[in-house]
Amino acid sequence: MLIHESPLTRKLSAFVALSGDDLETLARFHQRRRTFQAGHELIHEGGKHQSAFILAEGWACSYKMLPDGERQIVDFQVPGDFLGLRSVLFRATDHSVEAVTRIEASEVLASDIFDGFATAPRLATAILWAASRDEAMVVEHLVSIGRRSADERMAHLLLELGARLMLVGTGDKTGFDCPLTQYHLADALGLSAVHVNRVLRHLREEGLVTFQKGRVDFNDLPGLTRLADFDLDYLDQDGPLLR
Amino acid sequence: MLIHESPLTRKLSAFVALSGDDLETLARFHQRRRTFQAGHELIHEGGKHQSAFILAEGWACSYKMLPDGERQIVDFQVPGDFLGLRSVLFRATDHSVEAVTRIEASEVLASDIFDGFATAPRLATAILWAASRDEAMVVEHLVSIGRRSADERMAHLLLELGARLMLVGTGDKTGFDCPLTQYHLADALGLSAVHVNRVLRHLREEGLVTFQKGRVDFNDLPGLTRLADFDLDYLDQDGPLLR
DNA sequence: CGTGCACTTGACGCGGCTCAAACATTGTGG
DNA sequence: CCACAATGTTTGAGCCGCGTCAAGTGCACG
Repeated sequence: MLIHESPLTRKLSAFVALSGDDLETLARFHQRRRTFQAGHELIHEGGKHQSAFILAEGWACSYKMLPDGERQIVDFQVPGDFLGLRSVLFRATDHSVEAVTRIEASEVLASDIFDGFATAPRLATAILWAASRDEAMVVEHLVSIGRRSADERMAHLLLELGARLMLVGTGDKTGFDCPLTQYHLADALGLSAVHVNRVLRHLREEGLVTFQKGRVDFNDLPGLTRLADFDLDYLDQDGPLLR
Repeated sequence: MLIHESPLTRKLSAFVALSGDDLETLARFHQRRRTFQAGHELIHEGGKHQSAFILAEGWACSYKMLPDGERQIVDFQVPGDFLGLRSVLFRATDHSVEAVTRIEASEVLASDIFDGFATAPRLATAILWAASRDEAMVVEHLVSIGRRSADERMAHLLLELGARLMLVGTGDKTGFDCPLTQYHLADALGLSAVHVNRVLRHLREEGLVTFQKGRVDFNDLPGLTRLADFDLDYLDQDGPLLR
């Protein structure tokens, strides 16, 4: 049974107890495993009939480009997350996804998913839950960019990533390994890279978080949580990060 | 057959041709019709086990509040849209929904939806499509707030609303009736109400759009579309607004 | 040992916020 | 029918958070 312990399994288990049938169907999703180099664009905005992926190893990000060359990162994906799930139903994909690090991911055809829905209804519910959770995260990012200051936004993002990584087993309340550059953070938070740098310095000087050398350290988790107005209810997971 | 012609039916038909069975199941969703006054909060953030609604008449908005009393509107809902669909699977609702005008909406229980999934698979796909489309709109709002100027954001929002209303039969390429206040626009666009007013004046003086007296008039649709970088592919609907 | 990429810091300007004050419109109760 | 309160719109003055531009540092890699 432990053989099935993929990050996705681990994540979905936070929502429902999966049956043997569910696990089997889930295992079938993990055939067709592929590797991509850092920077590779797996899914291209405007493309048609593309399949989705389940991320097994490494980090990715989904984003949209603007005509002036600016980029808005919509979300980051960590192991256990789907890539491109939303637009399997669309005529044309509405966003792009690229590998932040070297990644390993399993390709999933739309038909796999729909067939799975028929044979493993509990799994179907779990996948819908995962999709709803993804949307809830996007909504929270919207709130951040719309109404929170740069410091608060940054704090919120780092806390969210920490909580998500705990759920799949990487990272704990002291921090996590983070391959993002300050440019990634800027594109995700709607800031300039220059300002991201200043924000990080400020948070470090306040003794709240340290972002350095591919590592995020939570120096004052309660203080950071207060600053960010971070409440992990929207992740709908039992929150060992805070409790 | 025309008896079934609800806004939702009309919207879903832009995605798939619904069978008689589908229409019947859909009709069953429209029992339990209720009326709410403008300003009434149908769904409350943090609440539990709430049902969803299908909006039949009037406008609503979904939003999140921040501790300092600020509000971020995530999206507006017009006839044919679901209210609170995303969090039927969640332990606690992650956002609130309130009526902008007096509205009529049909209450839908989670069980209705899941049972419908089993009996009318094509309808299930159509509902997933609608949910994906809702998410795509949120993503586009994120891009707007993150990377577009105030003028561009406003233009984009008004164009999106116009396109959505065309799909359900209200509004055309000349404009649409719009019950929103400038405060609503401010909360949706991450701006202050004062600045919204200045933006609207500017767009009016440029001869692009007029927002006055509950009516939006597209004075220069191509110009507005260019300004906003508006491409309605993300709505995944055949776009009579632009073609 | 040079070339590129990520990070860092300073100077300066602007878009959008805040505060403040009218004005317009609508609904309400006396 | 009027007074007036409540809500929405409009405009000005001043300021600040964050963007832009510019220059420089550190480090990894070929």
